[in-house]
Amino acid sequence: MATGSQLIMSKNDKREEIVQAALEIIAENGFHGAPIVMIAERASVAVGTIYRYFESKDDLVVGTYDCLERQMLTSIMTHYPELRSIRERFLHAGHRLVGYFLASPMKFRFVEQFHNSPYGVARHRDRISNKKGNNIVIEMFEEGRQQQIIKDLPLSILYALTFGPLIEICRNHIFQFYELDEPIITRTVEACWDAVRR
Amino acid sequence: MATGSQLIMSKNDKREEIVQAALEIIAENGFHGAPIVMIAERASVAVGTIYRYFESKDDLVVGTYDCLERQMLTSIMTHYPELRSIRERFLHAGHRLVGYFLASPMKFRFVEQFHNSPYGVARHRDRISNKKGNNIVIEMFEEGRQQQIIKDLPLSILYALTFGPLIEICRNHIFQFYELDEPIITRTVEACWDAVRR
Amino acid sequence: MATGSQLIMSKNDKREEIVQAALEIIAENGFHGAPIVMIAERASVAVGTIYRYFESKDDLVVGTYDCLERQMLTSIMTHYPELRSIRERFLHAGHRLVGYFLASPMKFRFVEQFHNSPYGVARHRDRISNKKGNNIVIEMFEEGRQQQIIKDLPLSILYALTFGPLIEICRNHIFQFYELDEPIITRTVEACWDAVRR
Amino acid sequence: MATGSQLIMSKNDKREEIVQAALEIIAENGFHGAPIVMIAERASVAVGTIYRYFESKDDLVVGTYDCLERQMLTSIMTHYPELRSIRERFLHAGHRLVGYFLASPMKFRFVEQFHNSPYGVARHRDRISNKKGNNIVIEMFEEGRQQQIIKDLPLSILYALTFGPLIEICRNHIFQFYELDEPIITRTVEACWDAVRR
DNA sequence: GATGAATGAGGCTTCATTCAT
DNA sequence: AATGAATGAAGCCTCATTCAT
Repeated sequence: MATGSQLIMSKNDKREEIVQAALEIIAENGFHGAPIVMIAERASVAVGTIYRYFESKDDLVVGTYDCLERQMLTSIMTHYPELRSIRERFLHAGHRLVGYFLASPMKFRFVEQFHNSPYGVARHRDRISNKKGNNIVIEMFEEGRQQQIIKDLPLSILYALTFGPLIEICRNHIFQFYELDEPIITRTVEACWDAVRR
Repeated sequence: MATGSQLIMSKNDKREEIVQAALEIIAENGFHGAPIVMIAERASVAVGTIYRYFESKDDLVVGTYDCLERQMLTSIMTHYPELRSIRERFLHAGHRLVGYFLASPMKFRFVEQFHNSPYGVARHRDRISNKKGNNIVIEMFEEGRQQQIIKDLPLSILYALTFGPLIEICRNHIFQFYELDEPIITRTVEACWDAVRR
Repeated sequence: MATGSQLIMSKNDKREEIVQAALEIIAENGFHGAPIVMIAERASVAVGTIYRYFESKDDLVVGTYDCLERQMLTSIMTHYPELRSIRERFLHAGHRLVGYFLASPMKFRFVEQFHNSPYGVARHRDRISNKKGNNIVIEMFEEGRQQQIIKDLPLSILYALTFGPLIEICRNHIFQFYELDEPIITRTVEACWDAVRR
Repeated sequence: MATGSQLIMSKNDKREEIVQAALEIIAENGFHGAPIVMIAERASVAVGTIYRYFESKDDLVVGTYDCLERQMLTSIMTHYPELRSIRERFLHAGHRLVGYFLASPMKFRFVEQFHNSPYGVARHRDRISNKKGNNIVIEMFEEGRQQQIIKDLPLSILYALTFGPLIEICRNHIFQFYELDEPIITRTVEACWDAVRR
């Protein structure tokens, strides 16, 4: 049972290697262009090994996404100014999200692909019906609405007004349609704030 | 050249039938779930026939997108209040876009899939480098910036602030995550205006 | 529609070629040793072609068996002495069956494999519950029982007493455990008659 | 050599556990559906362990069959009425065989699968050329022929007339095509006797 | 001796594309 | 010009076997 931390590390290492490989290849080539064999090669494991860690290719894709989602949430929560004003919290979250994606374009591309696939749609629908939301952001919006600082619009719309543009500018930057810099990011997040605030 | 309008019509008819079939099936099942044979069946033509109108499956996909893009632009331009205020023109365009997609969810789903594929990215990049933009919307933004009505942000950002949320709410509606109605749409477009206006 | 008999023949030819190849290879190597690729090669068609005629490998196997079963029945019915005594009819059927299998050992081996596989078991059970039996033999047994010429045993047991040994001697001959000749076959069928007759 | 009986027992125990697991799983699912890993799990040993007791999967299968064959013979010989008439000895053997299989359908299914596989055929041929037959039954037949009680047919045919139907009715019972009871079994074995006796 | 993670050849199936009719 | 049967490369997954621990 107690196999020593080394073995455990080695196990996790292999799993992570696979996830990383899947992330990279799917980000670059889409689900189309990401055969299991290619993922295995990139991860330096045999094809069969992937199936020790994931039941199927679908399972691998979902597993990879899960991993990213956790990271994203962690990133947004880091240094989150819980005690400051709604506006400051909003700007922090927006900024962080953009920062997270710009720092790792591959993750962005993967997430985008995922959201636009049967996987993503099924998952989102599941989330909504089970009321599993990512808490702090929701809290912020609801608090803001109560204090009449934020427009009285459905949560879903507020999300769209906030994340729609931010995702969009990340995409433009990452695909090199337009190059972002700090001031522009700040001004864009502020513009999003203008959209949601009263 | 003119071999009689009937033949020409028949040709176009067949082509359109194919495009329509591709649109439907790709929208419903994604690129994955849209084999050429299935498209051919839906279009009531033989597989080989598709290859008389399109060089390859990729070509068919791009051709289908071209067709939609033209329609979208037409829709936005219909009853465009060219002589009214920037704000009114903005609201019109936003409203129209949402209306267009809600009226034909399949087209929305196709367009989304397309944008998130190698096709879409390549195409977008090509557009930008060739400065082929869709005119009236650009004009509106530029005029607004000059008149200091719209924020002095790059065009690309203004686009993101406008279309990002609108696309997002369409998606939510179409995948039945959240049901839109006229007042909500209006208020959302206005919120987008708040984001871009000074 | 009327494509001419030649095209139709050609279609059937290809299907039959595939069935023949499946028969041969499965007979020789068992279901294990009969990959689709090998069957395709033997039939001189591409792998994909097989899937135009059969939905899956299972379907091919069942289809091949169906084909053989029809042949077997035809063989038994040829020159069947419908108006002669029960005994003569019994001896005819037994003889014919053995003759059929000895003439084409491969068919025997295929049939044996089939009966001893999930396919065969499922099929047999289905037959029984749907009361689809191969008529003339059943008729003969029932007539014999009524006339008190044949033992009053369930049909299923009479079948076993008749076909059990015959199949067994075919197997022995075909696998070259023991070489049959006409007199021995005759005497064995007669011995089977001794088993079922009163 | 004698490292203590405990270790030896433990060794044999493990081997038997593996054989038992192989028997069960192959009987239930066929050779197809019996991966080594599954057998290992059922036997509560590691995959690698199996390879300490058997050179290969094939070897395991053959080993399992050997084990069963010994059991079968033992079963037939139990209470064998060596001093009674040929007929009584025949009926005893037949009855016993059916009893053995009905008592453990899994063993029957395994044996059937085995006989219908390359393993079984090779083995049978080997047996015959080496004249390794299962003694008492042979003895009985030969004695019967000499005393002109049993038909003067080759041993191989007598075997077929006896075991062919019995195996067949076991199969029907086990696959639930037809339910046997004691009287029917008795009458069937007697019918087999009618087939072989003069 | 025992373990079970890792391997990778090989199986089944799909589907874009071609070409004889 | 239209048809659709044929092709075969390529995808996903399984599983007998090995070997470091």
